Amino acid sequence: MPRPARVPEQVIELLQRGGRHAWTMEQIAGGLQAAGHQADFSSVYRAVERLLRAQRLARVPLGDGAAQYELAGEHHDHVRCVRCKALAALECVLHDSDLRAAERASGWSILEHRVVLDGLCPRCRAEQQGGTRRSHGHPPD
Amino acid sequence: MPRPARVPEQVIELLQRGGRHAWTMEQIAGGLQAAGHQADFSSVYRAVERLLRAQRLARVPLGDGAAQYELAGEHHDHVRCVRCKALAALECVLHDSDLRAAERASGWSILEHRVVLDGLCPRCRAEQQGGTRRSHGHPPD
DNA sequence: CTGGATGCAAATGTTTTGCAGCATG
DNA sequence: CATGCTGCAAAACATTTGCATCCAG
Repeated sequence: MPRPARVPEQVIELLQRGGRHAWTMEQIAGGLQAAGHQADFSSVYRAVERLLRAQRLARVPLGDGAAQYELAGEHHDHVRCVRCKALAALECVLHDSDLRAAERASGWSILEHRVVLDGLCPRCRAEQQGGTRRSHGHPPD
Repeated sequence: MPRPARVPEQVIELLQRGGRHAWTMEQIAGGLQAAGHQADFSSVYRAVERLLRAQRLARVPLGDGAAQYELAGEHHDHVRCVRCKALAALECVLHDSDLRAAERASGWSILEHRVVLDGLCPRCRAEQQGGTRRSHGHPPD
């Protein structure tokens, strides 16, 4: 039999240890290095690929820049700050009844959904309204 | 004064002429060539960038592979076939009341939203159920 | 002339692939 | 010792940038 896969488990451990909701490949690779492991980029990519297929990770549907990943668990939607790019999880905002209505209207079968709300995090909202006009806002994440 | 921008207008014309709901950069550049214009890739990128800022185009939030763009207009959501990757527009499935509830629950201000439903287009559903187990489905788009 | 738009090329960034070596069952 | 994970390198793909040039005002 083959040798057991180290990297995927290290990735899961890293993400469970937390500190971040969504991770880029670069952040995962860096985190592994920092944890004393030293996985190659391609190994991390392959590990993430396997974990996605196994439904242990999910891709965060931001759709710009590098892809980001999170632990798969309870389904949730996301909200992202348009100013500082912070990301937060959110209870699902879609109702089954609306999805069923969309199925009837479109003729498609709907299996999953991905929702990203764009808005302002509390801090950016305060900074923007509050009159701090000099700054471009706090640093991201 | 500067010379007037040709490429952005050519892009808008191309997308209005239709034939496709969402366009990759490559498809846009190819479409311009086919139309007798011959815009460079970088010019197309810069044109799309400007059109995005001017809200004349919108990025389709698929988040995998090359980015895709569409004419900005009435807001709509998208549904995508997980089997053949076809994409269709859909009337918005989110209610203001749910967004306001999310604002109250999260403390964020919500400005926009992006929704992609994943499912099966009518044709793929028929092929999958119908028993045609040999094929991997019809070609995409 | 001037300033933004364009074309060309090259840099940058992200993801995927080929292949040899290695560690386990 | 066969299998599939790993590391290294390079390819493939996507996006952005620098710079010389062009052109309508």
